[in-house]
Amino acid sequence: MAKKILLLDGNSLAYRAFFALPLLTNESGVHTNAVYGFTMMLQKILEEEQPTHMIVAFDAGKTTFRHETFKEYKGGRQKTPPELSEQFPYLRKLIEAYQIKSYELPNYEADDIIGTLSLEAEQAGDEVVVISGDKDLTQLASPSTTVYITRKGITDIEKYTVDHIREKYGLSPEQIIDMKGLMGDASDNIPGVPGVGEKTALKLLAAHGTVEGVYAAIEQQKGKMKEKLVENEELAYISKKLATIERHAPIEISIDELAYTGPDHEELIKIWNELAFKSLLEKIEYTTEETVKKELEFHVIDTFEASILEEEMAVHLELYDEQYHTCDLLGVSLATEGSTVVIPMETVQNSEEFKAWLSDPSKKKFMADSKAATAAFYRCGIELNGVDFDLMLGAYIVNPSLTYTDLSSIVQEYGYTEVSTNEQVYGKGAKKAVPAGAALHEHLARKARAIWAVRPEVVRKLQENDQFDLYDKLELPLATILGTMESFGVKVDKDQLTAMGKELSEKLAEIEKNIYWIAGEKFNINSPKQLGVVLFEKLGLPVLKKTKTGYSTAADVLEKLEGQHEIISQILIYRQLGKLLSTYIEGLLKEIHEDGKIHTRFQQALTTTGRLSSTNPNLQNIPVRLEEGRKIRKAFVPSEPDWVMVAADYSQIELRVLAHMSGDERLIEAFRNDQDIHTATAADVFHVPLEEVTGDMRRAAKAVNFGIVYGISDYGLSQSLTITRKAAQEFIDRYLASFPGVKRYMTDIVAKARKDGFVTTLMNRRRYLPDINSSNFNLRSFAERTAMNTPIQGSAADVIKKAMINMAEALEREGMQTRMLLQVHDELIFEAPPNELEKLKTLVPEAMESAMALDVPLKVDFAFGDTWYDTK
DNA sequence: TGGGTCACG
DNA sequence: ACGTACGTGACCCAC
Repeated sequence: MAKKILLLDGNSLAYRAFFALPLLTNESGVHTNAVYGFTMMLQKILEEEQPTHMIVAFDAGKTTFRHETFKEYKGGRQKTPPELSEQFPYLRKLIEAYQIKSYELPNYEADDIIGTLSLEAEQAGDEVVVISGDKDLTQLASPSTTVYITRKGITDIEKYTVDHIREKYGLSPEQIIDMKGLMGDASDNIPGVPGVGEKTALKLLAAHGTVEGVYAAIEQQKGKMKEKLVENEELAYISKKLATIERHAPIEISIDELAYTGPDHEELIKIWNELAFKSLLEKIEYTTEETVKKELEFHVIDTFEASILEEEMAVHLELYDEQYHTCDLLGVSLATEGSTVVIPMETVQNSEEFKAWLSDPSKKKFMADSKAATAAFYRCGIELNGVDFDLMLGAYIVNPSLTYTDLSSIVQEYGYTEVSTNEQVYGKGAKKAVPAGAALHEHLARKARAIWAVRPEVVRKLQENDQFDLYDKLELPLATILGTMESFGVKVDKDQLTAMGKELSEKLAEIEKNIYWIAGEKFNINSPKQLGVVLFEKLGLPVLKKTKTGYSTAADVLEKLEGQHEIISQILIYRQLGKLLSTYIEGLLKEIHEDGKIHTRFQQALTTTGRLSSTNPNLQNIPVRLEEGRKIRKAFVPSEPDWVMVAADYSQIELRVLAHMSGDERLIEAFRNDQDIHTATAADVFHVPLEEVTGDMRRAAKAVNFGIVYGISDYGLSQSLTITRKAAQEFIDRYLASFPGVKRYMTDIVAKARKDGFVTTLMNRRRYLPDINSSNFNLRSFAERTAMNTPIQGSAADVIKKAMINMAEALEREGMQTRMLLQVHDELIFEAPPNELEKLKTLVPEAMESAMALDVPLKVDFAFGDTWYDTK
């Protein structure tokens, strides 16, 4: 079979990629643009050329035999930027993962290695493609050798064949060196003949063929040109020699050793993950089906036998949808060191022995999403206990910035590629379907096997980062608690919601009519585009703010226009009521299950800070600030007759966390004295006694406190207080002067982020901030604010998570019927029988306040009532 | 599918 | 000079 040999100029391509692409980084701050560009080019080339043999040649060291000829060769070159140097080790690793040979030779450049190999190939009659960013290499073109030179980008390539070179320069490939001899090459510091550029060189060569030819016929030149040529004859010959690629370098590698057999996919994915090449990884997700998976042996258990059960097993429950509260359960798979089994759902249901094993806390289960399994099993009357490992939570703690949806993508983070994505197995959209038995069983088997295989690496990483306790003592037990809370669900009074909806619809119709009448036309008020036209073109109101796509009609803009036209207040009311109706009445009604309850799903591996989030529906953003909206909470009721709703919320938890973490004396003192923190802040900032703090002063101080927590900026504060930036900056300066500990904390945390590349919370939750050293102002500023905010928000999340574990244990220990239902970042919602209320009044605040010992006390407000609305 | 808007902490 | 408060999810419109 004919060979097709690809010879790559590693240094030149890395340089090209580096300067062609913006400075990308992965989450630990390593620059990746050169490696990324190189990879993109490699992917393209491999696909298009289908080579049989490949090599990447590198320059070795700084000096070469050319320096003996001309010591200024490549002189005056800028030192390789450190951002590029640091990428070479990764480039080497990448090339290794592709299983491509690389080669370098002391005293020679990559060019010479390529030149030597291409000559060998030519003589053997093989086809050669040379790839470089350096046009010098075009001298190697021949009938069997094509030279690819990258243009502008890195994947855009110009192909230099013998014909192409003739068309472009009117030269043969061999004459390229003569051209360089005459015109030189600034980038390599090859001098050439001063005053001769490309045009003159080409003209001379067209007439005389070579440098030697030009000098043989030197008498044909005249005037200035002749003078320059004669004066610099030696320089021309030296230059030609420098530009000539050595084709007989003493290399110790031959073409036969360069056979290319394709990449080591596992290694490749590992390094792509390390470098965060997301788009490439996504692409491979769709092609992994083609990548050969190792065969996996497994058994399908139709008649259950207890002998398959062991003390420690990977357990996977396959769920047919994200919405595990309603979706089908497709079966269970188990894996241990030696064996893998798949148990169809029917067998699970019919085996009391297996159910007993699942609920036995002493049998250790290694799972991928134990919360989902807890809730889904609960629905079938199966209790899950003894969860000892949760892959998704472990991976989330290692890096919360990544997305954790599919088991396949999680294990891929750890270089494991033996499991398909759900999309590959089930398809998506209308085409989604459960495949026939064998394919389904294999998918399940592979998942259990993957959990077993990847667990040690995740545990190792958690221990290495000193995060094992956070994972094992906080997140893991919380998963079961959350699964139970979701499964309990919250009872919702459907009739109440429907009645509110009816009332709202009528009001809304009236306002709508009114708006049309004022505007003089019917239009879609919900369309910012149409509304913008009415307000700013038809009614001629001033445009205060624009969005990317047109006029901004956001509430803060409309509020500033309120005095100017009667339509504005109508629109604001319409928006407010419309939101209530569509999201909170109609939206919630759609989510009520057959049991009359809403079962939200708490996402435990989603936010970058460590908070939970709530979906389908979101029960963490039920209205409370405005009375009209707050009434929605009247529909959230206890699920048992005569029971009550209980709410307990932390007072100022984030500022207390800040006081603790910063050690600011003044802030700590204010909390120890149980002062109203905004009033105390105002007194300090405005230098007045507490009793002289006015409402406006307190309001300003409150905004500054918020700003501090968010990672303050003068602009942000000026927006929130509608004051000038200058005034906002003065406020901030006065605040920081009053609270020097806070100021020090902010400076230190940003410095720490710069140094380590990440910030941490009280329980060692970690968030990487790759942009913290970015040269882009916006990216860097954002990372700095995040560095200030994440430890505060994240530590508060740590605290309430710990409190939830305390609460669940306390309720269990005391044998109480009270159920924990919801968490809303700084508050916990329960339903309770009235006879437990007295006990709860002390138990709940105690459990929450003792969650973590800080340098300031934690304070909890406790309330109860017949509905959620009444817990105030 | 992305942008605008708005609900919460 | 840059153009932003931190963290979420759901709905609607327009493409």
